[in-house]
Amino acid sequence: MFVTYGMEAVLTRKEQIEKTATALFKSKGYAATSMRDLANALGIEAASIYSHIRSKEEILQRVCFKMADEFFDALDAAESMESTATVRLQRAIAAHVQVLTQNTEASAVFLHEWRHLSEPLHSNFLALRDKYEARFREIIHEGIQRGEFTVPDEKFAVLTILSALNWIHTWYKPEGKMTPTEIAENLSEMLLNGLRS
Amino acid sequence: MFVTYGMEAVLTRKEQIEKTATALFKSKGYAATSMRDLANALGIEAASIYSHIRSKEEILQRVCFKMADEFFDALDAAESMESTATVRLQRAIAAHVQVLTQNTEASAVFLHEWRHLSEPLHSNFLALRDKYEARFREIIHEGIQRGEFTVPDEKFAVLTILSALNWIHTWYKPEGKMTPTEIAENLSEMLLNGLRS
DNA sequence: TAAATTTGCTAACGAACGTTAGGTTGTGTA
DNA sequence: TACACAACCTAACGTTCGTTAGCAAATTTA
Repeated sequence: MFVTYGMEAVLTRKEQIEKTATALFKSKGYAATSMRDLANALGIEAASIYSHIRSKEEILQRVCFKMADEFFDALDAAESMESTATVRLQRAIAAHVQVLTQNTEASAVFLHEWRHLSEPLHSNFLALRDKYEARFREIIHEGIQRGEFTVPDEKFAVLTILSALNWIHTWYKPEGKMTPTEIAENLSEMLLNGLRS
Repeated sequence: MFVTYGMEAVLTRKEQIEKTATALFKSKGYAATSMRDLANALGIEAASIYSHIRSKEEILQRVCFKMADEFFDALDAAESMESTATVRLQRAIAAHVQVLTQNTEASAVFLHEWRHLSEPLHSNFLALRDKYEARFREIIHEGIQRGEFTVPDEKFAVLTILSALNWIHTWYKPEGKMTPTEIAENLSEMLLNGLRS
């Protein structure tokens, strides 16, 4: 089932379908992407896809929750070392940017297409997102208590930080002039110290 | 056709349709909102809508370009007075936030649903967006030259600022504890001076 | 070599889609 | 009073949608 040619991992057919679907979901949106569009991109008939997946929504579900896992894993790693709130926030930002830039297409789906999930997946997803935001809120909270940050509202600050980060997937390209690490550094700099000289 | 009861302006049927459609487009997305959904929300039959509009896309087009006008008008007013780059940026941010908060539903459509426009509307819209971003870029550029700002990349800074602003529509509610003016002030503070104490 | 699995096909289903045609009703205007 | 028009209706169109049934070929596993 799994074969490896040299360094290149070969995807299962199901993974190929998910990858192709993810690209379409990013560029056209989930609702505007038909199973026939997906089949066409894969070079097969729409009905053939159902040899590998149960439904269209299963693809969306897998992409959304797989990315949620990735974001949590990255944040776990970033928070594994004790440090000041400033450094922890910098690490959390860097981790978030890494996940975003390493898979811009799945990130776009994760950020925008989750609302097409039906219940109870929809609620489960939102609960995960809340938990993720709460982790950032905790860092900000600690930073305020330690006197590192001055912020009018914790929740407001977190939403502003995350929304500044979550635009990256629309313009980031691996061949661009900024590396993911540089993007993270610049964002940390802007968010922590502002534009002012 | 137009009647006014006291202080309350009565909308034409076409405006009612657009308003209802905008709300649905925000909550479900353009592609996932059917004409029958819209008709149902209006309490009429789907076919009846075509007495007032030419097509589903006409609604999207009108909302997108009307909001583009609003953003440009607000920015024009914000930039009408000469001042330092810092003050001009603060005013531009405040103007943008005002438009966003005064019509969160149309803003959401403007920000997310434009990609369902067909050509040549799609290209026209993107050209307008570029022009809008360029206005912000010019402020940042001037701020750097005057020594007011220190920024690694102008375009990067503008995208980060706008993406931080453009999340507001997802959580802003008129009855919330922050007024649009306070939101704008807090955002200016965060973006210009950062989180750091 | 036989069996099981993977991968794909054609044909078709019922439902939902945007939209059109043609008609009815009520309301304000000439 | 006659007329225009706005607002909405029913019925239906052609198309596209996600999905299922049933089958065939190729490939992998036992």
